[in-house]
Amino acid sequence: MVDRLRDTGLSTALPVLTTGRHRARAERSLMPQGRRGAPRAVTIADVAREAGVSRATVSRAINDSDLVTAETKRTVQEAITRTGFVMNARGRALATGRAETVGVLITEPLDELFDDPTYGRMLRGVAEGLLGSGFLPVIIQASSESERALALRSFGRRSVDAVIHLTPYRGSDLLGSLAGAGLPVVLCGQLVDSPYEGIFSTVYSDDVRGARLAAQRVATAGRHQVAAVLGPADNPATGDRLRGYEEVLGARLDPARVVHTRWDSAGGLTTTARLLVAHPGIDAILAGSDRIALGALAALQAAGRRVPEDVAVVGFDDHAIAASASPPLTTIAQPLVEEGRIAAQLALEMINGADPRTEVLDMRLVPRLSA
Amino acid sequence: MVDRLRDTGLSTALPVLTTGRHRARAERSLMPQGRRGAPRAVTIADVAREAGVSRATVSRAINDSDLVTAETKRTVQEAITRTGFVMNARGRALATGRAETVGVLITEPLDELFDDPTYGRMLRGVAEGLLGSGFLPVIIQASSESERALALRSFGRRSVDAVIHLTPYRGSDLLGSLAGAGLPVVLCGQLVDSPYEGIFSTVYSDDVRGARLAAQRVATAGRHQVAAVLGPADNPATGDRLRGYEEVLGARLDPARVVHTRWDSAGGLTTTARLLVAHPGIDAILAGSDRIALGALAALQAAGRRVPEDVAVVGFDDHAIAASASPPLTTIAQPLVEEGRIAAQLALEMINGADPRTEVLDMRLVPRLSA
DNA sequence: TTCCGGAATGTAACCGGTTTCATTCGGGAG
DNA sequence: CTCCCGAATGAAACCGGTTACATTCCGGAA
Repeated sequence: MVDRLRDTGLSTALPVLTTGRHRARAERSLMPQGRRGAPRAVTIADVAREAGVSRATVSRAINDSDLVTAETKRTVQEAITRTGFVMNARGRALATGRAETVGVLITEPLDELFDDPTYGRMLRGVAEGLLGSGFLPVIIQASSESERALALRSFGRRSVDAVIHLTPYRGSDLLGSLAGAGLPVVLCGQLVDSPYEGIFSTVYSDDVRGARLAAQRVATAGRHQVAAVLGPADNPATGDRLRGYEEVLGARLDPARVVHTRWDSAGGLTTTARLLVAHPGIDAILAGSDRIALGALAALQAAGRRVPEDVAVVGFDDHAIAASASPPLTTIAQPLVEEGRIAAQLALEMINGADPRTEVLDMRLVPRLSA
Repeated sequence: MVDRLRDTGLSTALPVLTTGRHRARAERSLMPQGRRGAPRAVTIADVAREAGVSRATVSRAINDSDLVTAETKRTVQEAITRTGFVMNARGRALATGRAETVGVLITEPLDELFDDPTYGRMLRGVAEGLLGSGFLPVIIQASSESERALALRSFGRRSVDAVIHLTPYRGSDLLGSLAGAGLPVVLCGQLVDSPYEGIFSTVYSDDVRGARLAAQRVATAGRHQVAAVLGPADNPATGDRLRGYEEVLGARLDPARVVHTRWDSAGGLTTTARLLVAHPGIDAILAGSDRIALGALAALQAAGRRVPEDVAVVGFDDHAIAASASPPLTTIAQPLVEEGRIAAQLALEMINGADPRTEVLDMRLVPRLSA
């Protein structure tokens, strides 16, 4: 146990020098400044002494209580600037029972989503949303089972005041544990219907409405033989998107032209190629993701179809690759930063005692050249 | 030692919820009584009572001190399980002077780097690196001046035990303030030479060596009229990369064929187009970023040059767009996750009293089809 | 047997704030 | 001139841990 010097203590003091705490106390009562070298942290006691009032009054003055005269507040304020006092967050947290942090729970499955900017953007939103509040976001990554247990323990400890869960899986068992943890929880990025209504706050972008936007784009362009190259069928977003397509297109989207594949561009390529053979008349493709769309573009090019003249293509996600595809990909953007920001807001609300509520955001059509 | 501490809690058990209990006085021996019916957290006092020992002994048992009998430890352990005790991080933090958090400082300029996965990956690395340690990463975003002041105050408060600064700007005034904050600081992603040697730990990927890899790729392919389309001249990475190119290529890289432009693909396109007019004989282009490279590809295609037959192109960064460019872009990858992981490691080292040190990582050539 | 020393545990003083409750003080009502 | 009341402040008890110092209890040496 090579536990080095504590940051606040008399850092350079050897055991020999510290003959009992009386010495330390005597020293402390003399000057707010520590000894040579590492200065001791300034506490409200120092400020109180400097201002000639009690610790309680200093605390009240700092928290702007109306029990304190404006006069006294000024005196305290001056003492604070003179001593260079900075509040110790730990002491405050202990006394108030608040940690002044919000946990951001990420249970990324570590798969190929690796360089997906999704989490980064959401995180940025959360950070922004928390900015003025005094609460700080702490990242809690829980990919494996053991990490998950660790995270839950951390919540049990109340080391965070609320949890924002980024893109939870529907029906995850984690949700049950979270519900039992007894602290505010916000689900961000996915609608989790199920039995958690009224327990969690939720913010998500409406995949159905986003899909409608995509469908409307090709519908108003007069396309009649539309195909959908979706992601895996077991993914909840896939179902929502398909529903949106169907609502708008009706008969124009023949179920025979609805296929599923992996999220990546290789999946998009082979599946689209096969689809083109089976249904040569296709004049529009709604892709389940931008990467699938990219594969579709390649398949179309290989098949000699021009985009968008012969076939329109709409992606999903507004991935970084969409803007630089050729032709640049028309796609549907999810307001990730906004989601994060609102998640933060919901978390703060719940910390202050508000009831959970759900916020639904609109996706946005990003028109480029492919449709 | 930290590991041992973590093992003391309940693995996956949630804190006992004592909601809805009526106030019976007798139960007090086992369950702590909350005021006003709200369930009170279980503290070591409760465990001590349950185990029939003092709070001090419980604390020592939890921390696996060798002052406690194995027998007693077992008793305490049982009491912990029975009561469902979970350590309160705040009390511990106050007593030990540690917050058990590491601040991750991001001073992103909010510009077009917006959907850059860089920060996300680094963050993931940091989170991974901190995972077993019991320390949690807290995000501290400081884009504006006021946010910056806020962040510094937060550091002054010692609400974090160390700071990891992601991709700091060289010569930023923030660095000075950080140096004065008197807590461990790790700079991650950029080499900041200057006067901070021996004060900060640093981890970065060597741009010069990465550039050498790119240059070697085209050199061994027998290219003799190499051009460099770099990013803005005032960017420190630009200088490093150019240096690496020059070291390897010497006369093959005529200074007349070295140009600067913006980081984006539009910049790459126009600049490359102009370059091709002035120097038609160019047979290789080293781009300062993948997006610049993408623009270069477009310019080459417009000029009727084949890639890689006529002109080889090497990018930089291994951005998401690189793999899906046509042809797929050969590029240089920076080990972002690894950087984050090592930054976390360095931070932990310094928290435990180690001296600052610098770790240099190697970039990696990602061979694809463009060169 | 007595004394000494070390091991195991208990006691209480911290850490740095907040908050309850008591106390002081000034002033208007009686 | 008292008395009472509310406003401003101080004293002290927390919050939930850690740890220096005191105490107890034990076996072995003198």
